[in-house]
Amino acid sequence: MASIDDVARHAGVSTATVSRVLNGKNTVSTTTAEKVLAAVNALDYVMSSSASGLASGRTKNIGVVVPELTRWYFTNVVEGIASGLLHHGYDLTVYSLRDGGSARRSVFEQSLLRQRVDAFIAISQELTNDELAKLRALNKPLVGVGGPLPGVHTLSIDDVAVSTEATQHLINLGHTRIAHISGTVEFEADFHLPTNRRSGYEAALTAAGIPIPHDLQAAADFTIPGGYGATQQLLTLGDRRPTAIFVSSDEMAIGSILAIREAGLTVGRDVSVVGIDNYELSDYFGLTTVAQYPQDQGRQAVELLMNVLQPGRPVSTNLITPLTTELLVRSSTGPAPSTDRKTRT
Amino acid sequence: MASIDDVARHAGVSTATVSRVLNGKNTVSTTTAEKVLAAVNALDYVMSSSASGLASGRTKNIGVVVPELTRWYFTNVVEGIASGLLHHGYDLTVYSLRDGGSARRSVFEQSLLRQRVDAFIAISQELTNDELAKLRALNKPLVGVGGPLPGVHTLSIDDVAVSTEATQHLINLGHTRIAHISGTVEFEADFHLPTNRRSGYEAALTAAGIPIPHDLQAAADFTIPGGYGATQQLLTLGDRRPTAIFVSSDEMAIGSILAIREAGLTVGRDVSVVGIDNYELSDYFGLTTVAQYPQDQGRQAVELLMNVLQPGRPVSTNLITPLTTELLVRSSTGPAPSTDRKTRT
DNA sequence: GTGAAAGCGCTAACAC
DNA sequence: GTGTTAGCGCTTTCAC
Repeated sequence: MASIDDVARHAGVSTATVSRVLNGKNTVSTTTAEKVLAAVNALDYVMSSSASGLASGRTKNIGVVVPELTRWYFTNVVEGIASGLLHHGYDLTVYSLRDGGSARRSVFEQSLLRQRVDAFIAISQELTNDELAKLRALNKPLVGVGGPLPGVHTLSIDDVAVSTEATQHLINLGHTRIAHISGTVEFEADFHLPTNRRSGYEAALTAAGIPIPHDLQAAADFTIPGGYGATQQLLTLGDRRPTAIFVSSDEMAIGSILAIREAGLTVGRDVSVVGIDNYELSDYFGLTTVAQYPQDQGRQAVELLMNVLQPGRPVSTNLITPLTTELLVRSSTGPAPSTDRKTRT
Repeated sequence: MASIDDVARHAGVSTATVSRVLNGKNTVSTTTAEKVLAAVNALDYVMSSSASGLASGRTKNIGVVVPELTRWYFTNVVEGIASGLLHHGYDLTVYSLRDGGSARRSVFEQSLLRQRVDAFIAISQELTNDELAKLRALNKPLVGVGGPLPGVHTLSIDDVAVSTEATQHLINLGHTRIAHISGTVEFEADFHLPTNRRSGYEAALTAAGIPIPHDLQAAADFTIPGGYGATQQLLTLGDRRPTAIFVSSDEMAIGSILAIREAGLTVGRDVSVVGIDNYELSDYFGLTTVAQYPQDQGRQAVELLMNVLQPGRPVSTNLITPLTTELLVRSSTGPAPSTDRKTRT
């Protein structure tokens, strides 16, 4: 493993010059730089991140704190981050909190403090004041993805607006008996996502003068089986069943579709379904949804960090960056059945 | 950010002693060790990984090279690795090859060489000889998960045996017209997984004296929609359609189930389906499958590495560690329809 | 059982 | 535009 001294010797320059070339300082003459680069190639030299990190205080490594790695949203954000960082020559160290309590403590009290990274990205993770304080004490840039962290620059979709849009789509199609499947309370920890999405739903109904149907509310755990079960409940209402359902996530919405099919009804005709996400299977199931783009969100988070990390780049001052979403209308939503539905059933 | 000197001063000892305590060298008296630990707590000291890494050559960080982060198998292996490493006080740096060509090159020629990690885990990744040589040149331990790498200790299920078991299950139920949906050729790069699983299928048929039905072969891309499409093809055969399908992965098998349902047939009665994996939705769909346990595989890979990394731990000598699998019989498989099926249809 | 001191391989003043 | 040199914060001989 060649060291910077080997390169310097091989190129006939000082180590300082080698360092300057490798760090892109443009105070080196083109000819010298070429000699250095030639030596670097000849020796297959790659600098030691430990040595560089110790001397400069910069590790060229970013830490990502994520609730778990196996859900669609999280993995896609992480994949986007990985892709973004690679472009900037940064590495990615992942801290999964999946194991819960003691693991979480060991991450916040040990791992994160090892000065292994230059900055952090926290994904969909409501942090305790104590944890936030620990992160801040490190005095390293921190950006959030997926929900607002107090005092932290965050990328987030507007959950309320997105839910209003989805519900409004159903209202526009003439639906009035619109059910809602939200997340169960344990997901409140993720930035009150269930509550925010319910608020958007209620706002749309209220604005349209439609009373909120309290008999048409259900909740599940953001999985396909969960959405399936919740929908089965809603379908037991017989004639009083909804003609449309706004579901808080696409995975649950796919569960709804499966339940509706199984009940012998036609999705998009007897019962319309709209979700949020544009999950990987949503297109396949013809699910109308408000799409969000987690991989782009990850890439954007990286750009945000690079702006902070690389002096000279513009730093935006507002703490919340709204993210792109888009209503994708597919076959799972259609006009409300005509009022003679009861007799047809 | 307290340094080791601060701790040493606070405890009234030398930095060498602090280092010894923190690294678990048992050449320090209990009383001194306690003083040191007290100082560490008082100052909230956590050592700098760069400094420690530079001085010792050990980073307490493991690199994972993964084809992408968004597929069930990969994310679960990575989650298992993360969990295992956390227990050992190691961090996890992820290198996703998802972006393809140039990204892959930059990973192998730059990122991996930065001496940021003590060892590597390569997941389901057939490496070129060049890449393998680069990794070996680093002289760092390397273990593979998901397929055999030449000369590398690898954790792998026996794809042939597992496929034979799945097919045998169908044969035992009396099926003889058994179709196979395999992976398309582009997945051959993952250790010839399509070929191996097909071999197991053919071996089971041959052993049972059943000729291989060449009209009942299809291939797809390991996704639900892919399996759905392949199955639709198989069902166009009318009376000559299969009574059972062995599908190379659960995701595709779920696509099969959806296609069979949509054709108005009953899964497990008209057509049986068996897959491989025990994907997160397999239970929900009642899919019979040969389960594998990617999170455990990740944890096992970590233990293997720790044995190599921490001298004194036993190092196993055989290069391939077979992994646990288990046939889970659910409702998607049932006895072959009686031969009057044609008339019933 | 403990301390002194020489690095580990870089970076960043500071000189020239 | 380039070289000299003093650290960065640890680990690890080598003494004692």
